[in-house]
Amino acid sequence: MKDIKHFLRQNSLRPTKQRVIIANYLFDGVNKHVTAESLSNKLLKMKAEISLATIYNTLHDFYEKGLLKKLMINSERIYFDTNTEHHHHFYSKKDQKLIDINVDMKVSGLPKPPKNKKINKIEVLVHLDN
Amino acid sequence: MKDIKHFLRQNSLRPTKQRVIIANYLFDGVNKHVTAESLSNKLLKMKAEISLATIYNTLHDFYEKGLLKKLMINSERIYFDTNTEHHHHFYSKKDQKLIDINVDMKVSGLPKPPKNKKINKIEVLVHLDN
DNA sequence: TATCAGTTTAGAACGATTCTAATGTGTTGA
DNA sequence: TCAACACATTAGAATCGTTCTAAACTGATA
Repeated sequence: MKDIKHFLRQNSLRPTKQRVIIANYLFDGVNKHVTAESLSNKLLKMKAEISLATIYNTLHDFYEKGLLKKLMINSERIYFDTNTEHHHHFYSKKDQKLIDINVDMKVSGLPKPPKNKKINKIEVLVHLDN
Repeated sequence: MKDIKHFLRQNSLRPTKQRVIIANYLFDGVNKHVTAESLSNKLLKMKAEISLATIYNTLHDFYEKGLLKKLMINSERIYFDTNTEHHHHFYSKKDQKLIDINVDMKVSGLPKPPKNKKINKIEVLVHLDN
């Protein structure tokens, strides 16, 4: 992710100071799972004070452009994933932590979807014990 | 589910008027997915006015006793499932509707869990298109 | 049937998220 | 280059699902 400004423009996003900082962090080549809160904390540590409203706006803007995936893991907060490829997750409830599963998995024995419905995607969540 | 009072007592739950009404509805033999709100609406239609706080309390009490399962489907609300067996779901975002998958499915190609972690259970969520 | 622990309730509080409306800033084109 | 404007950012208010509080109520028990 070399030229972040160019990258944002390519995605019809005006490269504002805040978006550049956030994009630089999110798309540094290491996949991440963030919440608005965790991102805000990380940015504060990086001495970048960006309002929560902007963080929410930016995460949603990036999501709208397909740069982030939304994860529905628990009902307490929204997780965003910088890995937008189809993949699965380990989830440790105790640690409140998600780990990508990047290998191909197959689900067999799937029943037919209900009438007039098509399968969009299959999500596997592997719950960890400890 | 014949004698609800007895059933509640068996689960160390005092059979109050409200719990009896809610249990009668939830455990009528037809598996259901409810949220606090949907349950409240349903009860109002049945002319049973039970406060939201009690509905939340009761769902959690039933959950604590293992009579309900919590589902992590989306981050907007908590779904409770009267089917406490291990099973999977179809989910239609458009209809905000869940459908049980009661057949056995196999997931192959699963990687090893991270160090010191054990797999607890595998949950498959099949997203529907329309 | 009096007692009391457990339950219900209205309404306040909470926490994550969204909205509002005032201020600020990239971009454009003259 | 810079004026003008559409788009962004912001603090703080509002919202929404859920939980808490504390007062009133009610099953169970002795």
